[in-house]
Amino acid sequence: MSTKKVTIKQVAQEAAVSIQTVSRVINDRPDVADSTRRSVQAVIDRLGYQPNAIARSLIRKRSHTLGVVAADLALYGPMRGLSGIEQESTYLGYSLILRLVNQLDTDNGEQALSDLLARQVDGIVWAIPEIDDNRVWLRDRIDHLSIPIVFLGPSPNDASPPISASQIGGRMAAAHLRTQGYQHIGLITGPLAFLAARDRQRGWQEIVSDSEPTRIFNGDWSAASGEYGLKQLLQQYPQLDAVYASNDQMALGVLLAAHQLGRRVPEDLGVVGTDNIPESAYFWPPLTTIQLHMIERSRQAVRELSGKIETGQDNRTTSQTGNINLEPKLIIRHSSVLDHGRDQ
Amino acid sequence: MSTKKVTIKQVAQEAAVSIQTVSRVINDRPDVADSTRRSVQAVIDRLGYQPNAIARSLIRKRSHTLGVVAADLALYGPMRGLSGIEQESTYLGYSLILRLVNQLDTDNGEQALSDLLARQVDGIVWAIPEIDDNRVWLRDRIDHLSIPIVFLGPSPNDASPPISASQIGGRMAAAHLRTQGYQHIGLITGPLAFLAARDRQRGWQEIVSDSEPTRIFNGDWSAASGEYGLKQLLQQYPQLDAVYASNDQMALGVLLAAHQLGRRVPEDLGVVGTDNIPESAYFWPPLTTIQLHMIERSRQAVRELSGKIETGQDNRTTSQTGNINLEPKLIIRHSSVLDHGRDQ
DNA sequence: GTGAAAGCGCTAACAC
DNA sequence: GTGTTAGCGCTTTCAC
Repeated sequence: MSTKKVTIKQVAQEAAVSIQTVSRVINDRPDVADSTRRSVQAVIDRLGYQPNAIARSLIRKRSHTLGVVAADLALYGPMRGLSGIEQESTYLGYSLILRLVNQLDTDNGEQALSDLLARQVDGIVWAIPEIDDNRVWLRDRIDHLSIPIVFLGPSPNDASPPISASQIGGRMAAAHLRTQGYQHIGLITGPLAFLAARDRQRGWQEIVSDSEPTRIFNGDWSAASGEYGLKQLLQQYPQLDAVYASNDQMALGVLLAAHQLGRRVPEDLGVVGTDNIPESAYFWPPLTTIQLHMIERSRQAVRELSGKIETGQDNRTTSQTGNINLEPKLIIRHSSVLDHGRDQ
Repeated sequence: MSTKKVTIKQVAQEAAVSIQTVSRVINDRPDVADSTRRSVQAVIDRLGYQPNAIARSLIRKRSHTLGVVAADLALYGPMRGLSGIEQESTYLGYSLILRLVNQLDTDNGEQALSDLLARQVDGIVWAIPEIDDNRVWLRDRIDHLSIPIVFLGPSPNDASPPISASQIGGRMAAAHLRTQGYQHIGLITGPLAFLAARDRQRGWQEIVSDSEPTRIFNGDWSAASGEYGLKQLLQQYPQLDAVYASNDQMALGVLLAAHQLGRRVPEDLGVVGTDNIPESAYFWPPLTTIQLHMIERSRQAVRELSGKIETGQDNRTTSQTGNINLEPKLIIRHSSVLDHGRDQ
């Protein structure tokens, strides 16, 4: 190694003061003579000394580090979530230890949680989409955790979670299609193991009456499943004239399938997606979609976590923060507008 | 807090052995009597004790943590890169401290680097795209760094970098369009501050002779700039019959603009993108593109870093690892194939 | 204002 | 096999 690491001891020696005085200087304590401070600072600069954060956290019992457990970033939602988490964390002065869980079905993140705890993070952001019952074990551990943890999405120890943004979004999408005059609205879901997928379906169902045939295809978030899904749906229900897809990728697949089958969008088929990925405005035709404010949502979660850390708050007090102004937003583009004279 | 943190001391007390013995048990040392081991382990389990990784790294001088400095994840390349970095790091037993730099123009990452060093990471992955001269200062610091650092992309202290994958990719794209019979091939670049954008242009230029008019539009990676870019190019060069875009998003914008202008793809306009984002196979028409193997590339970088850490290698020895089998790959889809009877 | 002593949680080196 | 003594780099008492 080129340069060995400089310690406070060496600085003290070099500056001919005690370790303590150096400590005071690097911590900006008032009780140091100006002349001393200057000469010590000079040595620090010359040696390129940097306090060892590890040693500090050991004694201060604060690492100023947040743990993040997230899902594979291939999905747009999780990725945006991570981006927001990082922004807010850095803003609040926290570092981030990142742990991805790629096999959501087999790995419930228990290992990740342990690792983060061992590394003495001050708090944890749990950003794994709730799938199946992969959070059940968490409920038990949470109460015994010595550090706060927040969840993107509903908290597992939340008895009656509020209506989710996903559900509202699904409702908005279906309602919009109805308003546009579409009669037979199909649904392409994400994997139903995902709570978000179930909630979007639930919202959709609020609009589509139960007496209608259930024109549902279970996709897997991929464009491929959207393409296949539309073909399946049309085969079963040829009169289908609109589709709500649980994410924009699947909606893209729907658009492709429609082209292939010669169905015009939006004239023969209305399409609405979810997420408002940047590309969706450039699909052909441009895609109507539901914006869920993932970034702001995750920033809020970090703020909440930071608050809990600072107040030494318990995990059992469910602080239902804000979220009020984060209503999903319907972004109307070409793919769902029958009457081009006016927007609804 | 619900549960206070359990320390090795408490375990020792509870198990009526010395701290040392507990240490031996948790480190799986052989020199412990089986009966002792069992009883200590029992206490550990009962108390839910977990060794403090912070204290460990302080004494072992290894944090088993890697620092990652990455750009905003909105771009596909960087995001894939991060994914690969995380995969390999976890596989090799490293945690990741993530630091995003969002203002590439104003923030060169110096702050990020300092933070990571203070936190005693064992090594650093520098995953910020090289833009302008934002790495110049790095060159000076690297030699004085006490830990190894690897770069995604060419190393800044690399005098004559090998031909980049981006350059090869640009060449492949243009060559493919030529082979398909397109005569007037335009280019939509990324911001030229990005080395990757410059390299892709360089590759393209290798095929497009210098005597041709330079049909180039400088985009910003966004689909919007692709749309605008095509319109600009067509206005200037109406005879344009093909475009190579530096990423798939811009290619998507090109496709949209082509639709709007009534130019058929691929009959009137051949289009090739870069990155092979999953959606590109579902564009209309499906997009021919260049696959750059970002994930594998970044995994390789982490492996290299890990090697340097383990051997205590210097930053000045440039170990040009592998990369040999990571040739970019041309993925031929509909958007660039004039003769549908056969693939080139 | 400044320094000496103690200790954060743990491991490395010795003793016994 | 097990315990004792140091000490990682730093901050926190508490003297002087």
